[in-house]
Amino acid sequence: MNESFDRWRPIYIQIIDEIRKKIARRDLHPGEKLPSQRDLALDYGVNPNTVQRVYREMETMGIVETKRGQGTFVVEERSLPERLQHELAREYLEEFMVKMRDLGLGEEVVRTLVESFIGRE
Amino acid sequence: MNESFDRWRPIYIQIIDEIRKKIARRDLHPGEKLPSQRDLALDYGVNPNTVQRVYREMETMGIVETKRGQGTFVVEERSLPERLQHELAREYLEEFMVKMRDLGLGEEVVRTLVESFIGRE
Amino acid sequence: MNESFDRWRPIYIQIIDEIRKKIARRDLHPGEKLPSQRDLALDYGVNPNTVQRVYREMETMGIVETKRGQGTFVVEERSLPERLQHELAREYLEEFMVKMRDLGLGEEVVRTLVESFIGRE
Amino acid sequence: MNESFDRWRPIYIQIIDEIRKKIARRDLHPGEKLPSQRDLALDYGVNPNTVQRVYREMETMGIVETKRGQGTFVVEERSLPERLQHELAREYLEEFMVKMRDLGLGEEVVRTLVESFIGRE
DNA sequence: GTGGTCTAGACCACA
DNA sequence: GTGGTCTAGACCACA
Repeated sequence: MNESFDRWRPIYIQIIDEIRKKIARRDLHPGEKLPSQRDLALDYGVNPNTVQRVYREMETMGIVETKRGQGTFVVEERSLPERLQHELAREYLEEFMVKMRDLGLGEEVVRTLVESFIGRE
Repeated sequence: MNESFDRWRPIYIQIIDEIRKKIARRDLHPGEKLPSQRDLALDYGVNPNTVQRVYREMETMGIVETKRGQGTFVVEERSLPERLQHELAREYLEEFMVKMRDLGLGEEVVRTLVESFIGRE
Repeated sequence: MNESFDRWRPIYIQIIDEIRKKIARRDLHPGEKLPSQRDLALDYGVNPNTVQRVYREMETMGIVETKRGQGTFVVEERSLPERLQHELAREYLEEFMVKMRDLGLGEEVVRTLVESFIGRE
Repeated sequence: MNESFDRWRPIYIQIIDEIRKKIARRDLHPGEKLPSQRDLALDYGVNPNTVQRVYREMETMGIVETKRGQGTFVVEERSLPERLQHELAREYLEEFMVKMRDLGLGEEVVRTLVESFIGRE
């Protein structure tokens, strides 16, 4: 689980995205307990305060809930994995489109490229 | 020009990509002189050896050529910008498709998403 | 400005309430700049991190906005003071009613007491 | 029974209020024996001297009486619970009205808020 | 054991 | 100068 992190994106954001991805991929389920703050901090080699920030932000995002003295859990919401899958897909798509535009490529070109990529396989 | 770099991708690769992008975007033209190794090292806040490696690799890739005593130049090749534009687009597209697949999304879904994204604007 | 704080309510919550009160009382206006994190920390005799948490939470609450490198400002929203005045009044009322209920006093008694209090003056 | 206390109100006052509340709520009755000074000190995690002061002040207030060698007792006065209930209610009401006034809210507004709160339930 | 709060302080990015 | 991130670590509350 121990990866290196980018420099330019805050570590806590990157950890949040890791967890969002796990839920979207159904590797982590609604209602499931997340590691304690201390454990996750050890896993990722970061300070427990950083993990606390991760969990707190995710609470605000409605992804996890914290039960005092018991731990932090993925919220009990059946549609959460699908929701996150959509959100992340959207984000990746947006990033991709921005990069293509930065390269000076218009939407028609992008569409064609995507079509040819899919058709090829 | 001073950006932060990832940790996991070698810095010299990242600098190469920056330069490839500049050419693809027509911010840098075939035949144009690149900054001296020393200057570019200062720009990016890296070791001059790193820049030397950047220029050497790009020479191998047929993107630049070094003229002893004069400096490093983008090769005189009219089609270079378009070529790099295509290569980079291809790379971005692969990255994107990998991420979507990792999310468990098939090609049909991706096609639909791209269509709706383009249609929307 | 330096007061002592309760023990049982987190300091950051108490500072937030102080600021909310100032806005509700029109001592602080929409668009006005708040002290820097460091300054407010000195004013209240707390750690700058605590003030940062205050400002971050208030950002989530839609009360302030932070402009990087410039500082933290009360949001530009004409109706904010009135909104906060209502929210705080609601909170005080709720607290009061809970205390009265805890004392075993029903709503009719409370109504009578309030009436007599107001009538008296 | 172990609660945290404010900082700005003397602890002995807070303990007195706790006991007054218990009598007002009929959790403690006229004639009933209070815990020994030592026991109450342990309950609240305070110094026995503090409890002694609590009992002494409450004696002055006519709420308890100390019988040498036997301990401290709530006074034998049928109307005491009702009396304390009224006194405390009065105190809470004043506090509440002060807070509302501080918020810039007049008595008419307070009346309306109270009415709507009661009506709602 | 688990999260919550808070301090102290380093270092960085934006302007 | 101002906020943003992160670490290290103390101490507390809830269960």
